[in-house]
Amino acid sequence: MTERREELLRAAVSQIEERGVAAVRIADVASALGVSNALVLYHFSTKEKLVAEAFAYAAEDDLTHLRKLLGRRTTALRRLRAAVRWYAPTGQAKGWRLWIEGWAAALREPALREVARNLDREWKAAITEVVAEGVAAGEFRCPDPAAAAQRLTALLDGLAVQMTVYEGTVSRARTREWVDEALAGELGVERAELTAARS
Amino acid sequence: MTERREELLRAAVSQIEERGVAAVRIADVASALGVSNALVLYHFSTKEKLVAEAFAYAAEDDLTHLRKLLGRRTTALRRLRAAVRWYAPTGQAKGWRLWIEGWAAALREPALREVARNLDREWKAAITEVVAEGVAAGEFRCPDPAAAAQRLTALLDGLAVQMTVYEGTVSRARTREWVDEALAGELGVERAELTAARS
DNA sequence: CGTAGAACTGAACGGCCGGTCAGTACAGTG
DNA sequence: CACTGTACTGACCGGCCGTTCAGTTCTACG
Repeated sequence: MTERREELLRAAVSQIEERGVAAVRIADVASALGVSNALVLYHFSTKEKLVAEAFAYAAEDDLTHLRKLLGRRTTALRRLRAAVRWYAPTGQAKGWRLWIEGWAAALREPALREVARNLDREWKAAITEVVAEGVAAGEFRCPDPAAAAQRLTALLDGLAVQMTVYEGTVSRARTREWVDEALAGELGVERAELTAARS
Repeated sequence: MTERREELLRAAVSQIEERGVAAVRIADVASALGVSNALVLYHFSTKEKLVAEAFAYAAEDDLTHLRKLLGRRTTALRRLRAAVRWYAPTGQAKGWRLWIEGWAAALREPALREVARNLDREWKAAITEVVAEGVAAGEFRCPDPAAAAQRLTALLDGLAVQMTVYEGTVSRARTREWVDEALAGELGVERAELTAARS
């Protein structure tokens, strides 16, 4: 991946976040970098491809971040807590807007669907693995790590929608409580053990 | 609401489902009914308004259906099970596509955000009420009906995304199990009580 | 120096689509 | 019958935006 391409993809992602998938124009991406429209089409032959690659780029970013969190050298419990709290829409909702729009776009464009599906699969696989590690290490128990990962993901996605779309309906603190409770529930530990765990 | 308007709104909803919010053209709605483009603009002065009203119309439909389910004369447990199973993305995902697109569109258009927010609020209020009824009747217990409704809704929304966008990743049967478990968990009953309950 | 190819641009093209407008048909009213 | 308001249409316009293309600049290489 050349320097220019990455620069263009970053600009595309930020423009999509700002204006929405439906509304981004090639001119927005171009002028954000002070280059000509034609240059964008020179690197990505069509707008569709630009958008698809931008989402893939953002997904790669998210996965890298997740793997960094899950790769730390601590207990599985702490790593899971860190991951889930990062993914939880407790922080800034910036990233979530992108994925909510991504879901909608994925309903129509197969290329985007593949990107979203892949991100989802990788995310769940990573979580599942760490849960399994924790179980193997005797930290907690979980009869079906993969199922637990799916349920947690679903809850987090749903909470993200509520926090992002219906902004202000649920408090961040409340959301965090629920996420912690759900994680504790899935792992069969007390919530106190979670909140006490220092990262 | 006149006859023509409703007809146009129904056509708009089905065209949005078919082509997506971003891609619907006024011409699609018009030709679906065999009328002129100009007629659509005659009734709804602008495309934006047409789309917003179409979503509001669909939301009203969903709420009417929900209230019918929750208004039946049975135990609260049975009514809740019926509502949650209907809302769950177990059936045809047709309606869900609309709301996933609605969330994305709501991120940009305030009018749509209001529609989505309203649907969400009404849905949760209705569920909360029936949970409270069940508690009052001693059918089950639930320390915080409103919170339970929010958690359930979040899980359902999240599962809907997975079922709809990543079609085929999770089986319908599995989803139903999880939804039943979550409901049972919130109400402090055994899942067997739920599945046994004949509607 | 000469040439090739990559990176990049300005200008223009062309299709699409929301919106406008000047009308027509028709029903109701007095 | 004349008049008015409503529902509706066909034709057209104008802007927007993705895409194309014929160049220009710059770098690398022999």
